[in-house]
Amino acid sequence: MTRETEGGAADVGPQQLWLGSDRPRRGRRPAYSREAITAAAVSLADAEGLEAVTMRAVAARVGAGVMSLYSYAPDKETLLELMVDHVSGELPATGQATGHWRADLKDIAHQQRALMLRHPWLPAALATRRTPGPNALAFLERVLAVLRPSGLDAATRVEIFAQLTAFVAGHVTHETAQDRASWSAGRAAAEARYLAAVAADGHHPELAEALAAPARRVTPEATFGRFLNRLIDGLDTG
Amino acid sequence: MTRETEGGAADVGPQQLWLGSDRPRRGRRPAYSREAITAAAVSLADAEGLEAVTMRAVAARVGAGVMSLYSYAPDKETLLELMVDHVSGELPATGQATGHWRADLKDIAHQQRALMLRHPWLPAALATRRTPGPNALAFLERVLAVLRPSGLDAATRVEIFAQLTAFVAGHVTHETAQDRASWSAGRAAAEARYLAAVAADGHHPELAEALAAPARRVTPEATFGRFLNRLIDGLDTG
DNA sequence: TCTATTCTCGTACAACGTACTGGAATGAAG
DNA sequence: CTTCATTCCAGTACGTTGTACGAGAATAGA
Repeated sequence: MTRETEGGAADVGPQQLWLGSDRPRRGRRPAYSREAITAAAVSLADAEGLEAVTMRAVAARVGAGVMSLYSYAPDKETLLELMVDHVSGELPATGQATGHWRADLKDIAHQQRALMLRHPWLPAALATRRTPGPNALAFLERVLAVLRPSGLDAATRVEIFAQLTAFVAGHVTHETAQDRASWSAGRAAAEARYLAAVAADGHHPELAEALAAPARRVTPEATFGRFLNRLIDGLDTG
Repeated sequence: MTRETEGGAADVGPQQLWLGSDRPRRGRRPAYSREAITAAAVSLADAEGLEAVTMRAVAARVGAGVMSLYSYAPDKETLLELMVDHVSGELPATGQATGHWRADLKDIAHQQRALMLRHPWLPAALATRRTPGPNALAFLERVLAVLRPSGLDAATRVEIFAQLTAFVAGHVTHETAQDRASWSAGRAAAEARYLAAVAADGHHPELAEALAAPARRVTPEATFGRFLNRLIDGLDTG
């Protein structure tokens, strides 16, 4: 058999992907790079949303043929994982562990939120993510270190990290959804009318009260901070 | 103009969808129903996952032509919303508010988790959901009532509901992902090897410790309960 | 019976992910 | 330099998706 069933990275498993294999000694030299392709996909998602990230669009942005991408990532889902780990690299890998683990953890959550606001597609992409890449692992390492003074066992610390990430992702999803609702004002108005109609039916007194309450004048940061405090100050060492 | 640009429900906004309009006095009688189509989509998702829910597959299950579905839902995303509200109807709409709001809230979270385990596609579907339907609103109403003794203002109670739902969804996603990993054992083993390799590189001492710790012998329910306690007992009235 | 209305659904199309494959580039071997 | 295995590039093509279009069937008021 003169030919393998595929070339490049297409045959590696989802984890071998991260264990970089060295360049082969023979054969044509790669014209692009996984890094460049990933960066193009990220900037595309930043600019036009996750649904704009198609193999064709990414290839066009890189200046490559569509099928060339498959030499660098075996499929689109893998490209998404690469994107996630790419932006995870923006998270500070080393930070001061002050010893006040609750405060440190809040800091970390704020960094995660900032990252997700910078890349609004990230929460959605995280939902289907499988294996953490090196940048995500470096960040995890830091979070585990920050949590060490808590006295919690290692497994629990990992779970807390996962839950914190999910929490932040959920919150940011909500935040950005509300933003989107306000610039497509027609939709928002229709939704408000619908909710008002439901509230007026007499069967939803609690909802009616919530809608009647004056909108609070707080920044999104403050709201996030309040929920974060509730979550983290509830974390118990027992 | 003898013809509107569309027929049936296709012209209603995403909220008018829920405000049922009565049957027109003229014209052909509908052969199916939104209810039946939604139920078919739900059972399909239950059996084969959310990605198996294609318009063609749903139509086949209903016994209708593909395009007939568009008389009952303007597009696929709307069908997803209908599915979400459909299963939301399985949540008990009336429950005993014991006055112990923390305990009641934990009960509610357990009910949500049970629902999501019964419909594993639900967390993913919730992520893109826009407007709550009548069943979701009835449930919200109940949660708000349960939270009344907490003294929190209405807006905060709504936010807590949203966060709790996101928390449960995140947790269940994790739970079912681990299940899936265990029946595609090859993947799981490869991932374990990858993580072990990373842990062995010396730069991830915390991760190494987490992996070295013996796997805890606890039920998923117990783990969920622990996290839930942390989250809810941290909720403060201040 | 006519006609306006409403629903059904076959056909068709654009966009997607990606399998296939032949050709171009490269480095080692002779 | 030539030869050749190896590796990568990318055009073409296929199957699947959501859904626009529009002709025909059913229904009810005139």
